Amino acid sequence: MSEEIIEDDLPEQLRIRREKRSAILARGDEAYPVAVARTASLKEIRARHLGLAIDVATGIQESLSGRVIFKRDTGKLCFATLREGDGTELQAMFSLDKVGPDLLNQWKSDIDIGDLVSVTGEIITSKRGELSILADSYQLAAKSLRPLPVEHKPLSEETRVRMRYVDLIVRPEARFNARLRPQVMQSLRQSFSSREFIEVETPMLQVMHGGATARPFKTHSNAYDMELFLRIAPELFLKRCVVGGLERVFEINRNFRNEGADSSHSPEFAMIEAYQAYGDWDSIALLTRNLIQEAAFAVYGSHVVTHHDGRELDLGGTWREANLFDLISEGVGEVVSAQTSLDELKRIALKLEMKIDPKWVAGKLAEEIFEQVTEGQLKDPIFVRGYPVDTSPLVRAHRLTPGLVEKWDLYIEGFELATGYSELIDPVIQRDRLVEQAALGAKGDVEAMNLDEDFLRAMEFGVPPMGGMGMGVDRLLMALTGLGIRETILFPLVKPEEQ
RNA sequence: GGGCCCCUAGCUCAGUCGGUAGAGCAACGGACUUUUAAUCCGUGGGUCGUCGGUUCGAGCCCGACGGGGCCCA
Repeated sequence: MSEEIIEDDLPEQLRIRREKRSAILARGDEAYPVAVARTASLKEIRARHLGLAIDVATGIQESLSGRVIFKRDTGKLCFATLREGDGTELQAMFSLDKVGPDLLNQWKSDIDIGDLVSVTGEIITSKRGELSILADSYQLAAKSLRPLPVEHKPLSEETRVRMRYVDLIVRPEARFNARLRPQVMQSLRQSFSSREFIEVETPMLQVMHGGATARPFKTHSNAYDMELFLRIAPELFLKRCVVGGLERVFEINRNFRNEGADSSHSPEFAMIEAYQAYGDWDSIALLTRNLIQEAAFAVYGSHVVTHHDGRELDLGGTWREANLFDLISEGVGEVVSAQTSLDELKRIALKLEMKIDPKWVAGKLAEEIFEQVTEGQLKDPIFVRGYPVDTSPLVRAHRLTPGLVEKWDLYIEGFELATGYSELIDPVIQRDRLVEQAALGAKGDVEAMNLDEDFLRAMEFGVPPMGGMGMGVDRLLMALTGLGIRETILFPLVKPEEQ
């Protein structure tokens, strides 16, 4: 019988809990029952008895369940704190005259911190005024075989990420963050829906990746015996939707990029993309601001968001707009434009002691200079507008300024949160741009885009003028909370532990 | 890719000069009918990330590897 075998090389505390489980089963009780009595949640009980005076017996019987997170055993009156999933806590009391000596002793010896229990009894307040359930009986709902970490010392970063389930039990902020994300998602969908955008789901497994410049993850289909890619962006499929008459579409889903991971990059990340027929970069910028402001309001009830360290960030009102090349010129102290030559830009970059990749074209170098001198200083929300054409193959030319495209990047707290375009809709120009990209790919640029013939065929049927945007959901949560990306994702990728 | 730091009990961490392992909480035994990280008395718990080297002797020094973090690019 496997139940009788208790590995004696286990750490002491794990071994003792397994022995307790065996003892419970051996005397015919259940350690993992199929159901336990539960008449209300702890939250409901707290709400119903708000403001109850000290030392009151209500006469109301309830059965309540929760995880034991503190245990204070005394001789004839024991206290325990129960916690349920959202963090609501309630005290349970076990007195000798109510439960009798056998059950009291059993409570003391069987139940450990971390166990899930159901307690049946009367709702009272203690002599200190603590709302409590005074037990007549209790039942184990699930025996915990592992001790919880200390409540009052912060878990190490690594343990939080590797054992998020424990993190959620012990750390209020983890619970807050876990619930923040669905609130934001709901708000985003509500914002789109109220503007008559419809949500679509486009392929994540793709025959050909596209829509962004990034290295993809590759996989293999046995059924088709062909190489497939995890998508790096949904853009080209959403544009196909617009061709077909889904004039306002959005998708919120995962993208995958086979690149470095750090405090603001995860190999898989949630992304919003939206396309609005008969809109442009201005209409889509307004949409983006509304999405973010409405999400902030949904979470905090205000456009001023409070970060986890107490700092406040005001996302209200309209946001600053500035031209990319004006910001660069300001930053380097001389006039830089889309016409500035690659050699000139190199001279500036060298003055800034930047390392220059010889593969960079002028536009790319200009953007790198911007990142070097300006990006980190853009604390308040700002739309940076007008990007070089040679780094933006899916964007239409700027209607006024040659060499630029109608693309903006939204910066908040110094990092890029979203990007938006007046989309390129001329299929002939689009083909030229993708042919250029394919040539870069042939020369070994692993991030270059492919020549997607089906996408071009779709465009050739006629795409309405449109604006489009993309925004990282994880980054939106970072902007709303000030947290690192691994705190906004419940289960970020971590390398396996050694056995 | 380069540099720096960390890995010790279930958890969070100390560990001096290289001399054979410590604390708090948690656990175990006992006392306690109003506790709030209960308190008091007592006890146990360690492959010091892994492998190798130096040494009479390594948690500590050296090297490699694994895992994690920070900074730079």
